[in-house]
Amino acid sequence: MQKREDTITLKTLAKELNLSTSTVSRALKGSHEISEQTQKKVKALADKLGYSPNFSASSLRQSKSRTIAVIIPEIENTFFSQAMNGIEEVAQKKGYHVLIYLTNEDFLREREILKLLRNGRVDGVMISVSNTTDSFEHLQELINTGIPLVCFDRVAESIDAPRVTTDDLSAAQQATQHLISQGARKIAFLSMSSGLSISNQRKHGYLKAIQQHDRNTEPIIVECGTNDQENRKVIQSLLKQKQAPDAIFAAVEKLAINTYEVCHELGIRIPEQLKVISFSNLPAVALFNPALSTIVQPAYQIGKEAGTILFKLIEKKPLYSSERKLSIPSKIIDRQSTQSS
Amino acid sequence: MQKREDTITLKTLAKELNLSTSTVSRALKGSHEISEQTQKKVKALADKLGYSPNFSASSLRQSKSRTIAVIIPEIENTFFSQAMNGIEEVAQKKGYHVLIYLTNEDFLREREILKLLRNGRVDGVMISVSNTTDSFEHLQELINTGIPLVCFDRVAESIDAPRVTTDDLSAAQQATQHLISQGARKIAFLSMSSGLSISNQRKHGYLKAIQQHDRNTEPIIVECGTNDQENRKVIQSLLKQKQAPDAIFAAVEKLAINTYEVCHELGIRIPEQLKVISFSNLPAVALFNPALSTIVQPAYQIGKEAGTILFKLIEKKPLYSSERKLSIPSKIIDRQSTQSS
DNA sequence: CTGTTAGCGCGTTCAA
DNA sequence: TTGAACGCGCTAACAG
Repeated sequence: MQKREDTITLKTLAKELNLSTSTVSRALKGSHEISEQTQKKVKALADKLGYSPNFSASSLRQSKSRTIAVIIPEIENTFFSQAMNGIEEVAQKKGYHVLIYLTNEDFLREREILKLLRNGRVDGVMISVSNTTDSFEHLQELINTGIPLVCFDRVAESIDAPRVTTDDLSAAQQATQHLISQGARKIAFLSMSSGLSISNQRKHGYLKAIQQHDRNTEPIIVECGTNDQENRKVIQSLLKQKQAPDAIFAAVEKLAINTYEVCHELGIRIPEQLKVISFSNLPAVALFNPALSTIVQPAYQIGKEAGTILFKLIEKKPLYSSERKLSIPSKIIDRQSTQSS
Repeated sequence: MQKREDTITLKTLAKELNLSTSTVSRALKGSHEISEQTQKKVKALADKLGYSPNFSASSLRQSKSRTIAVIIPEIENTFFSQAMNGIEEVAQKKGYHVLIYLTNEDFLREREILKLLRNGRVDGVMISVSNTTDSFEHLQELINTGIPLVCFDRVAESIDAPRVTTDDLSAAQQATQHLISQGARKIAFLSMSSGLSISNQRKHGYLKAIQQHDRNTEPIIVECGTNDQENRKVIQSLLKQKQAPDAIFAAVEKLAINTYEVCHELGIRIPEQLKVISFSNLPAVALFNPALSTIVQPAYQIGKEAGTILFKLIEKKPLYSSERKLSIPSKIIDRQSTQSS
């Protein structure tokens, strides 16, 4: 296996074959205006030398990078890794490359990334905004430069970009109804406070179900944060009080886990003393003690659909009107943690 | 907010300011040969118009893309998403962009990706090979083109590239010893069969511990595959036999989950009838029924270290000899599933 | 069917 | 301190 640091360009091939670079270029992409004989010769040599066209040069020339960017808050989260999987699959099929950016829920970082992407590095962008994002100008600026943008899951309401989400409101409503149907009467909603549309949707779904069932029931909304320690404290004092709730609906997986931890610590039995349900995409919840009932979001499909829509935009194909605001339903899976006694 | 489809280049700025493009270019990167006055003017306008240098053009010119590629088998796996997180963080600090590729354990896809990357699209590559990979020429070819490569976790033994792993052998040995110390005498090892070095390392660690304890003990090695259904069948027949093992050591998380499923189904009590330990990076195993003892790999650090080494290579800095084969220890966390009765 | 020419936008000579 | 000219490697328009 010989080493070679010298790069092989069209020129190399052309010189070797006594052809012009344009002929070689055309031959390689199977242009019909080149004789089969020449095509074969060229391709054979290219193959032999392991030629592959310089990326920067060809994308400079064609103002096309065959690359998209995906911006997400975190990757250590089953929802996002499943979505990423869907996106990557679509991109792979299209022959596109995928840049990944993690904001770690930092708005400034998010804005910086979007700025970096305005220079032709990518042909399109997909984003799920951070929970500290409270202004969407950076998204608008990107759109203004002519780069297609698709939002998914955590969308920007005020921006005119296609969005793919799940039915957070109705899923939350159904989850609450499920708790009620299992006998719960005092249901607390653990909310991950933020200005995100999905947070509000989920809270509204909860409220709607509560009021639908009994106009006089006082909803219990507990705002939590990102710190596990503090969340556990909050949940602890919630469960220790005299009139403690008989059910908890966690808006995000993290809070369900905190709830379990507190219950294990305090010796509260699930579901006898407390029923629990949560949004979560973690398959392993089926092995929890007890198995956790969940609202599962179609993360993989969301990623796939969002990707498909982005490529339509990139290829300037028309969008169905349904694709401008696409919602894919979540599924409720009831397990032990919400079983009636 | 006005729309503009026209891109802003050096030329735009130059024309506007009655300067040459070279002056503008130099001014923007704070060259000392440009007067402060001019610099200010130029930067102000660039900022105002939101100029950002065309990516393809500048990387063509400098033969530098400020981009790295990360190739992994899957992302829906805590180990890889944690590693990815570490990598992204290092890259972000360095001002680099990260391309992500998922092979889905497909060797052909892996080879194809590596071929795509030989054209100057990236300045460096990190890979954790697929479990169907049995030849490493595609890695060597990449190295031959002069692109730095770092392997992590699932490394290619025969390739001369820096590698970052964990101490699979000794961790597996310790895990087995732990089972023995908890009273287990008939320990089965569930292996994810493959030609991967880490698979062998783990198996060897298991064997070493078994033989160390008692030369006459017959090891029980059960080869499993990727299909959950079949794995469960295999485990079922293993546990149903007369002389069933009293402990299971799962080489990967998936197999521990299959084991739990089977035990729940057959009513086998963990840890009383069967102790279980597994390699796994899933934090939620602490909530399993019962809490699962695990060997936790330092995924995040592996990603971070591998990234750091790759950037040294890219920047042609010298490597410490320890960095050519770096091993970061795993930690055993013992929970209920391995408690002695 | 093939070659010549030109230019994508940038950064780096060399010259003034 | 600034400008003119060149070329990175590729592709597309225009000839022949």
